[in-house]
Amino acid sequence: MSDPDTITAAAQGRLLSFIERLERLDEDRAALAEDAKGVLQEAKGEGFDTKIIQKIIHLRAQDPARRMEEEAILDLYLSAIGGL
Amino acid sequence: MSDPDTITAAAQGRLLSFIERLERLDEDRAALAEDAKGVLQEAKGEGFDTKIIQKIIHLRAQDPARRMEEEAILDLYLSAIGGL
Amino acid sequence: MSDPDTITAAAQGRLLSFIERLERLDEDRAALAEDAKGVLQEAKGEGFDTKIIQKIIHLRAQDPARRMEEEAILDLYLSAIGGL
Amino acid sequence: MSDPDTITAAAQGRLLSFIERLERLDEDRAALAEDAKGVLQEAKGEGFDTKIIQKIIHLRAQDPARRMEEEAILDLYLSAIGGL
DNA sequence: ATCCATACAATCTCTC
DNA sequence: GAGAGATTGTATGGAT
Repeated sequence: MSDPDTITAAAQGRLLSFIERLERLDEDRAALAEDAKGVLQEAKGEGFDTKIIQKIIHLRAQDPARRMEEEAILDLYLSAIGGL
Repeated sequence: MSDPDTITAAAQGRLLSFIERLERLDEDRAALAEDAKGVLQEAKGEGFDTKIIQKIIHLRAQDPARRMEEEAILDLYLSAIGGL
Repeated sequence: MSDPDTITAAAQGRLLSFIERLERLDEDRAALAEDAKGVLQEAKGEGFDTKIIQKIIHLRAQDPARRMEEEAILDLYLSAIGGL
Repeated sequence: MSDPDTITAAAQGRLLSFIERLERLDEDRAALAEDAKGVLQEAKGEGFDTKIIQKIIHLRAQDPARRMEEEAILDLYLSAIGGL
């Protein structure tokens, strides 16, 4: 594609290939999203607070060292302004 | 979990199970996102405009009937205000 | 606009009016966003961690009672799974 | 704040000042968002499709030259893969 | 290093 | 009242 105004026959096939590969990945992603939604529904059905569950997952995904450092700065700032 | 203030031993296991299932799904999702990024990079390396590719995928994902209807309304409104 | 396929002369004026009012509001919003960015830059220039500042603002915006309740549930869940 | 672990009395005042300025900007932003919502509601009440109105505003906000260029590439790609 | 753009998460509204 | 869809804010990665 040296010339942005034209597409060779070969490039046509490539383009379509890229699009279809991306679409397949999107389908897989949608399936995973469905699964996750199902798990959350199940948890909710057993009385759990899904918002909190997601927050825990988020916390666990963070780097512990970084998390503690940010906590420290937050506390420092909060004390500087006299609490929330 | 009839009492929101306490969690039975059984519920503890359920909670951890939900969290771990969700985390596994997140990992899979991240892997798919990586794959998609790789495909986009490859397409970009061959001179394609990735933004346009994603727009095409988005257009293809839409319901054709709905798409045409929205197009019609958009054209109607645009003509009403004398074009863009 | 009883018929979605046609727009009366009166409606044309209304439509353009709505669009222009919205655009003006968008301009104002953009200006405010610029201002906020400037304040953050200034804070950053004085050595503050802007991410934490924004977190504090977010915390202050929340309802205290609700915040504490969510904290309690979070702690309950965390203890149930043995900490982070 | 040469030392990230301490905050001087002067810095305390600066920090609070930054936070309050940001909070005021947020209030203004919220007010504008309310106004915009009201305009949209009014438009909807007169039978207009608010989603399309927002799309028009988005289109008008774009650089015309850039818009046409992207349109051209999109058409080129679409013809390359034989339409949508 | 800053700025932009994408992607993710959360909130909120509208519909059923 | 629950679920879906849309919008906004946030975070991360890429480009300049």
